[in-house]
Amino acid sequence: MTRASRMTSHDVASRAGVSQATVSLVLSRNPRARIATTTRERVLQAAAELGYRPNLLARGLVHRRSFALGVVVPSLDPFYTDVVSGVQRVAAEEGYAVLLCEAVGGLAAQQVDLLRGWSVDGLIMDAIGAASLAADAAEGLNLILVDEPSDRWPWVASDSEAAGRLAAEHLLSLGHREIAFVGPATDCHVFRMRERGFVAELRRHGVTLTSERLRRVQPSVSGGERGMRALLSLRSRPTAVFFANDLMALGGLRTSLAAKVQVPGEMSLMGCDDIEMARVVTPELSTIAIHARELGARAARLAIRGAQGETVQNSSRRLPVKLVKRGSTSNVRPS
Amino acid sequence: MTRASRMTSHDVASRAGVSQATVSLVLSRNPRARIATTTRERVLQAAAELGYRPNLLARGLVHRRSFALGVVVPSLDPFYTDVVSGVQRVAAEEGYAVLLCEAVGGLAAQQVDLLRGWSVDGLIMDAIGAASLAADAAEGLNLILVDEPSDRWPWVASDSEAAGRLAAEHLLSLGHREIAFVGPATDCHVFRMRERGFVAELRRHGVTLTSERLRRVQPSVSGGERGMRALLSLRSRPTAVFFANDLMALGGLRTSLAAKVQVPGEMSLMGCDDIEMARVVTPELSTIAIHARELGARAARLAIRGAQGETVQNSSRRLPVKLVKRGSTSNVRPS
DNA sequence: GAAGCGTGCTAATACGAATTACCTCGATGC
DNA sequence: GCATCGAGGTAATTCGTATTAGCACGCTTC
Repeated sequence: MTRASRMTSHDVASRAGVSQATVSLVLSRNPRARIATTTRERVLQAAAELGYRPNLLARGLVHRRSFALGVVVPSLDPFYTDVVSGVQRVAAEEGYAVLLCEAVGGLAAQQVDLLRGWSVDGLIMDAIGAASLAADAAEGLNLILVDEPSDRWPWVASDSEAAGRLAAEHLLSLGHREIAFVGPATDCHVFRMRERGFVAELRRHGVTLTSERLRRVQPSVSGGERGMRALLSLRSRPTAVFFANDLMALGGLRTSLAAKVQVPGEMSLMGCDDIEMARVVTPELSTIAIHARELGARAARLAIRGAQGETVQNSSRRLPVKLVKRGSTSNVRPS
Repeated sequence: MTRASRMTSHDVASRAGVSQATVSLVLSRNPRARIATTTRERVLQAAAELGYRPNLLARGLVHRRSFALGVVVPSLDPFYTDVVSGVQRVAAEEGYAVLLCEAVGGLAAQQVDLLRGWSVDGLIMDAIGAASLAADAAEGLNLILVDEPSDRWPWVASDSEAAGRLAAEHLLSLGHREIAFVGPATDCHVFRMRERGFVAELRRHGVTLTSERLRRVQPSVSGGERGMRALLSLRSRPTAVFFANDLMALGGLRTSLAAKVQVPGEMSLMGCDDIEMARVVTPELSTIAIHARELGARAARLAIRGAQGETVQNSSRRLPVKLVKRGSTSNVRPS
C-alpha cells in the first residue's frame, strides 16, 4: 500500500513467498502454466496489496513488441482529431497505448524513426506521410494507411468516389446545373477520388465543369475563402458549390455571407467529412459523412490484428459514406 | 542497409570491431567517456550503415525513465486538441514521445495506471482527471496540472479571472448594462474563476447579474444553445451574453441566428478560449484568447524539467490572456 | 520397493542498452 | 629499470519481465 511505484514482480514474489517466475506465470495467465489455486490467490493478493503494476518497458523488451500503437498525423485538424479519437478508443479497449506524433513539416520520417525505437506494434499514418518515408524506412513495420488504398500495406479508407457522387446527386436533385468544385492542389488520393466521383456524376447528367468553375486551393478554411471569392467574381456565377472538405466549405460559407450572398437562397454549398463544426455554423453545412472516428477505430483493429500475427493484407474494405442534408443546400431558385 | 529494424548495439559493435560498451559510450555522447576519434568515427559509420536505432524500451528500462510524456485529456475537444498539439511540439523538439489517453468516462485512473506502467517521465492532465485519482495513485508521479493551480503539483494555467474581467470590461465599454452569463454546472476551477472575474468586474461598475441571467448548462455547443434559448425567452432580454467557453458561445450564436436575433445588432455574444472555429463562424466570435497551445507547450517543458530532476514546484505562473474583439460584439444600440 | 508419472514450482537465461570497475599498454619520472 | 600514470578500451552487471528446462515430491503400478 506504500509507494505503488517501483514495485517489481520480485517484491510481489517475496511477499507471497514464491519465486518471481511464479508471479509472472500467475499474472500473465499463461494457459499452459499449472498453478495451484491457493498459490495463485496468494500471489494475486500480494500484488493487490503492493499495488503492483508490471513494467511495460521490460515486458516489451522481452516480447519484442510494446503493446503500443503509433499514430502519425499531418496535423491535429478536425478530421485527424476524429481519427485519433477512434484509434484511441479501440486501443484503450484492447489495453494498448497510443503514441501520437504530429508531423508538421514533412518530418514524418523522423517521427517514424522515433516510433520504431519504441517497437510500436502498429503504425497508423496518412498516405502523404507514408510516401515521404525512405524506401526501407517502413521495412518490417506493421503500417496501416488511412484513407488511401495501397497494395503494399493494409489500409482503411472511405469510399471517396461515392462521396463525390453523392454530393453531385444531391445538388443535381435540387435542380442545380450551374455547379462548381473547389478542391486542393495536393495530389492526394482521397481528394482525387472525391473530385472524380463528383465530376463523373455531373457528366452523367450532362453537366460539365468548366475550368473557371474548378478552383484549386489549399485544403483549409482560408483556401475555401479564396476559392469562393474567385467563384463569386465570375461573370456567370454558379448556383451551387461542392468543396472537397468541410474546412474549405466553411471558408466558402464565410465568404459568401460576408459578400451578402444568401446561403442557400442564392448559393448552395456542400462540404465533405462531416466534422463537428459543420453542425454548428449557420446555416448548418450539408456534407458527406466520412465517419472519421470509425476509420480510426478500424485502423486500430487492423493494426492490432496485424501485430498478433494475422495477415490482414487485403482484408481492407471501403467504408460507406452518407449524405447529410442540412441547411446550406436548397432547390435552385426559379430565375 | 538491409533491415533497419532488429539492429542492436551488438551488431554495430561487431561491424565496427569494438565492444558493445564502446558503441553505447559513443552514441550516448557520455562526456566522461574517453574515446579515440578514430574509434568514434568507425562506430558512427557502422551505425549509419546498418541504420541502427537504439531500442528505447531497453534504454528506458536501464534509466528507469522512458523519455515519454503522458497526456490524459477528458476528450479531444478543440481546447484540449490545442493543448495536446502544444505538448507534442515541445516533446518532438526535445526528443520525447507522447502517449495520449482520452479518459472518456471517468476512467482517468485506469489510463494513469497504464501510463505508469510505461514509466512516463511526466504526466500532463486536467484537474478533473487528477481529482479522480486514488489518493496514492499519483505517488511518485511527475504530474503537471493543466489549467488548475494546486499546491500539491506544479501546474500551468491561464489567468482565468482576468479572462472573465476582460470580457466584462469589453461588454461594459460597449455600453452594455443588461448582461447575462452562461457557464457550466461542473465545479471546475477555470470556469469558476472566469465567472468570478466576470461577475466582480460587473459589480465594480454597478451591474449585477440577476439569477435568471445566470444560466448553468453543459459546457458544450448544445449546452450553449439551451442557455441561450432560456435567455431569449426572458421578459427582459439582456443585450449581451458572456459564455464561459467558445463551444457554448457557438451554440448561443446558432440559437440567436435561428431565432432571427441580430448578432451583434440586437445581441452581443462573447466566448472564451479562442478556438479555431471562433474565427470561422459568421459573425466571427469575440472571445478571450487563452493560448491553449502555449499552455500545452509550457506543461511539456515543466514536465521535462521535472523529469530531469529539477524541482519545478512553484515555478508556476499564470499565462496572460487577451481580448480578441471580432464581429459578435458591438455597441449597445440606442433604444 | 523400484520404476513411472504428473503436478507444482523454481533456477536460469534472454531481451538490448547503460554503466561501473578494471585491465592493458605505452609514455614518463627519477 | 621499476613504479606511476593516464588514455582507451572491455567484461560484467543491471534494469524488470517472460519463458524454458528441469527439479522435487507424492502417488500409482506391478
